[in-house]
Amino acid sequence: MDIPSHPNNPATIEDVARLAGVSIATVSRVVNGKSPVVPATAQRVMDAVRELNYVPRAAARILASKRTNTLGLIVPEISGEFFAPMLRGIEAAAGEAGFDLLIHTTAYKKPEMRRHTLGEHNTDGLLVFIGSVQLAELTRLHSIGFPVVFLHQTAPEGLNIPVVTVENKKGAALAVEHLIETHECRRILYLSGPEGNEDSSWRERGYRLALEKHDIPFDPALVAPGYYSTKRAAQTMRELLESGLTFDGIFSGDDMAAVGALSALREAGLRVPEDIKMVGFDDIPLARHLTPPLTTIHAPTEEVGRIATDLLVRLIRHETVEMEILLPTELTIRQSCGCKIV
Amino acid sequence: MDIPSHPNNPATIEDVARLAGVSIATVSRVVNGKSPVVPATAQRVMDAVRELNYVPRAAARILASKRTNTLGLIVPEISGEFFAPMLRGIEAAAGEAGFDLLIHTTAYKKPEMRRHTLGEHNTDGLLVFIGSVQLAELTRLHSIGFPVVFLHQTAPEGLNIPVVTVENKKGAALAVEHLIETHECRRILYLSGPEGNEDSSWRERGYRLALEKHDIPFDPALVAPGYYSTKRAAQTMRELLESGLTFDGIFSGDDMAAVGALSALREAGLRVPEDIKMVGFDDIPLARHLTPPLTTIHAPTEEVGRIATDLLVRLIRHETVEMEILLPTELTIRQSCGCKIV
DNA sequence: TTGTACGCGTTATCAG
DNA sequence: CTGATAACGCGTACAA
Repeated sequence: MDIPSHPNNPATIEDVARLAGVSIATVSRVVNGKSPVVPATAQRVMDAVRELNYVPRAAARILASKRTNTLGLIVPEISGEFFAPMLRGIEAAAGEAGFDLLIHTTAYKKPEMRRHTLGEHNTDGLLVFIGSVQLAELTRLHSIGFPVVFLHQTAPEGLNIPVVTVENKKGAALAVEHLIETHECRRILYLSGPEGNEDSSWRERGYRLALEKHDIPFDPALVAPGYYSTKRAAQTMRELLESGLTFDGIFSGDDMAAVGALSALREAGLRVPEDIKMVGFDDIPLARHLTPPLTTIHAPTEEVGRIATDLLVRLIRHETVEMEILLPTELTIRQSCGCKIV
Repeated sequence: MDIPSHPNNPATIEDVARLAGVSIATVSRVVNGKSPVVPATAQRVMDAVRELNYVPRAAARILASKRTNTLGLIVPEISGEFFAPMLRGIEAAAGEAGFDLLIHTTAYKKPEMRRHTLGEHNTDGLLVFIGSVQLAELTRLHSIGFPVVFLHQTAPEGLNIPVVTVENKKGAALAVEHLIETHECRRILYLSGPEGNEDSSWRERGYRLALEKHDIPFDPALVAPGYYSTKRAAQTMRELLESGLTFDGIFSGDDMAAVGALSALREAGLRVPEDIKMVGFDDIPLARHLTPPLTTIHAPTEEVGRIATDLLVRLIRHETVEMEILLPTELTIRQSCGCKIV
């Protein structure tokens, strides 16, 4: 009896117009702050809005304006530690630009459910993380001029889609060189990412480059799959250890795999860094809290998200954008490599 | 010249109707599979759909049907390790029920940006994680009969909103009793969650209950804030250690804080479990990979997400639902408590 | 500066 | 089983 709320009939623009004694066009104007309105009437409208608790129906807005004001994000899965910072960057940038975010993860869904859930009918543009959208769908989107930006993946042949990623090769080389130069490692294991993962193949090139530079022959036996997964990397390490393979250093393709490797090494009674030196990649928030604290290549993951989002927004606004942005990586020394922290 | 795609004019229901030689009503029927249509004409429609690459505009659908087919999820932040499993459960359940998911995180946004982004105008129901929505907004939603389900938080006084959570108190008691009975701890530190966090206060009750049961007096000095944050828990531990407080066991309110505590303890030269025994809560995927592997209370986090989503969907369909679901927790013994693993 | 009227693409209702 | 046609709520030329 106190608050004039209309339980099952949310106020519409017409209700507001009536209460304020103006036309719906005027209401629309003050709500969207577009064309000028006399302050006095604007105030009346705002009062009416407040009193009726009016919130514009998003659907009607989209239908009328042909814009969704929503960005789509497609990722394989929200892989805990790595993804959180990136999402933070994306959300922040999207919010600041006035866009909502529709997130779609492909890994949890059956293949037949993955089609068409995000596209031109419900978003103004798409952020696509490495390996999560079919080529056919991408080609279609591209052919209708739909804005797309890639995260950590360069565009397929023929599609000129902007990409934002990090200096994978350089970072990897940095990591491996540190192991070689400072800690005198000679047999360095590389824990790769999933099959065909682009980040991983760049990181492997960096690994090989560093080897070459120091005249260490490349040994294929020293490349093993870590899958960017703690669990699977641990499994791989167990098998490797059992096989009798010898190595004095590990460059893990990402920090999550490093966690698994650390775990398997400990189980086997091997000490890091005394027996085996290790360097990771990404610098997830957890890295500094591992035992030992993980020396790793810092990647500006939050920045990647933020910048990619900015790019997408500019694409949507028909501004010109860079086609490729490479963010710098750098070596962050902690203890797993054998360096002493004072 | 080969594929009949209309670059900038996505096909509408009318285009399909025209090509198939039927009315738009029939197209709608076929697309939505509602009322029966003669197989022959249905086939013609489907062919037309495929040929024109027709996808119904979500906005138009929502506007006409008054249903969004979207679930809203509001969380403070996507806190890496803990949240990933819950999200997996939510996404799976939402997908199976045919709903999209709109995710909104409050922690990354300025307070004034947090209002009204998710509500009755763009979702059919809301999943609200502990402490992320203002009471006023909740009251409003409740007053208009909008479906809401709480995750890890009971409803405020007067709002009968269903809640799904885990056996916090029982789990906490289990953890502390293990420390007391099996490992003879007498001075057990409790690392609490954020101020006012409901999970945390239940866990503290479990902690106290276990103490009481074994005639150990409660010492307020042994309750310190871990904030459910690795970083902040580490900071707290450093301060505690410096202050000279003594304790022989730690019950960490959640595993993320346990990671931080472990880290600070190591820095200080203290060994776990030799010098200090530790038990966590949640059993995040990482727990088994810590050094030492973390003994913790397993909480079925993915199940919580799944069940809460089911509940919400049933609420939306006007079915009756349980008002409170408590999922069981259990002690998962690894090594941080001092147990020897064979 | 403000109001009128139309269009956005679907769903739902009601005849046929 | 199928076809007209009226909502759905808002943005926006265009007119006043």
